Amino acid sequence: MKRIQAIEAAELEEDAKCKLGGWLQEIKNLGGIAFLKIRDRTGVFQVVLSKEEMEDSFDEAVNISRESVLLVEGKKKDTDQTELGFELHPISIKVETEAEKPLPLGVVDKVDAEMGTRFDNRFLDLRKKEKRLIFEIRKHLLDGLRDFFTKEDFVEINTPKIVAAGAEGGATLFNVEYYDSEAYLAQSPQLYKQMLMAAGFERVFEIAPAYRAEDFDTIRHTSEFISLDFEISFIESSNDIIDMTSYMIRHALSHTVDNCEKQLEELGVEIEIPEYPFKKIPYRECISILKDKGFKWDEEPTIGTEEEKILGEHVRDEYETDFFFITEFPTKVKEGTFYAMRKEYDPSLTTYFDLEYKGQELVSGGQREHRYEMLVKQMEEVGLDTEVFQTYLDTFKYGMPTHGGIGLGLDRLLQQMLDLPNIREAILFPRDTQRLEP
RNA sequence: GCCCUGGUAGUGUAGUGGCCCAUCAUGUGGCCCUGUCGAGGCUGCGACUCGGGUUCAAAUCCCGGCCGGGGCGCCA
Repeated sequence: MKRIQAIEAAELEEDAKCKLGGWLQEIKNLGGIAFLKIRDRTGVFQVVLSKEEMEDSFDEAVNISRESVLLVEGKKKDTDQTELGFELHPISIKVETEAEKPLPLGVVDKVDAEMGTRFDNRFLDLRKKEKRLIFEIRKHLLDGLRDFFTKEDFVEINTPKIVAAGAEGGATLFNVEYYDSEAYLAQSPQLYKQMLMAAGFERVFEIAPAYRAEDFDTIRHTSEFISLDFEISFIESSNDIIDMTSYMIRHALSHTVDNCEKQLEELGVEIEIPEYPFKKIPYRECISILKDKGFKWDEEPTIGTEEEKILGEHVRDEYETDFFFITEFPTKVKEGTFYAMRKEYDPSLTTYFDLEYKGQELVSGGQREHRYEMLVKQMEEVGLDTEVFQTYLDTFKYGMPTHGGIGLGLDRLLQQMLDLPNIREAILFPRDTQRLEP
């Protein structure tokens, strides 16, 4: 007999024979009668054991360790006493694999485990429904994004993750031994996206890992994260990028909400679909808002973590949205971003922007400098060795259209959507400064 | 990298110099219980992160290592 899922069994007729399989979540043993609670991906079903009818096999069954994998063949009986509306009267119970005791982490224990313990035993942690739901939602979020790019006629690309040079100097790169030479893990597909603009692809996007060897230890950083990038050509200004980003967010969130009604309800999360156009506040205006709120700086005013949070609250209060763009980043603030296009009427400002979501940076992007001489000049300004980037620079010599794009932290988007307390909750097997396993 | 904070049974905790051969919960073993679903009752089991030091005496104080958690810088 073929094993079916609990939710499928619920559809069968009364007295139908079926075979279910799953993890033994718990046993309620009342002496003469016992209940096995068995969990599969679709739910938890109950098997009823009667001592009178089963004799020796009763004792055997109630002694199986929790989290063992069982296959149960039995008769379906309808009842209003279980969540799925049925229970199983067993004909045979097969222990596929017995779980060792004690469990390093209880799946349904009444005490919570710490994050470290949970991530050391992530496979057990992920047996919990509320943890698994996050990744079901993540799947639909990705679908929503891909769906958007398909509708907008983008080409999905895959750029190398083993690279010879980084996008923004060498400080945050992981070293890799590459045959006889030294290489790095890509921190961003930035330069490759631009090369494809030179190649005439016009619209590209990539969803792929990015690596940052930063010594950060925060709830919103990991050493390996999934970066969503897009790049488009023949733009008139960074507003074209801002618009595309706004449509993308709206589409992806709507798609997720439409397809994850059940999951979101179970997690108790409501997701805002922001109205177009999103609120835009120039960097300088952000600073004056902050000044009004009593912020003071010793030197040049900058927007740090605290400032971001306050701005997020301000926009929430004033405009009833969790999304807003910070536009016109000063050239000085974007110093390392040598490829950022500057404002023609005021070179102290760039066309770069961030999208903030619930007081946290989610997207960075803008229009790129597409003119070879300007690009070289801007690189030299920040002391970059143009020779190292010659391969990249060459792509600007033979016809490069105006272009721009963004990078979005996918894990961070999911974290903020679901109000997860730590970005690691949005990643199956997170990598940080301490964690390389599992 | 800097700052704060922590490490006690499988899990989560109480304990800040002697009252501790260490508290409670959860788990786990045994016994009782025929409708449980945070089941219940009785009973047993199980731990002070590592190294060095101070002291008559250290889970507790000091130094160092290792490992968590958080904040900042930075960033997606």
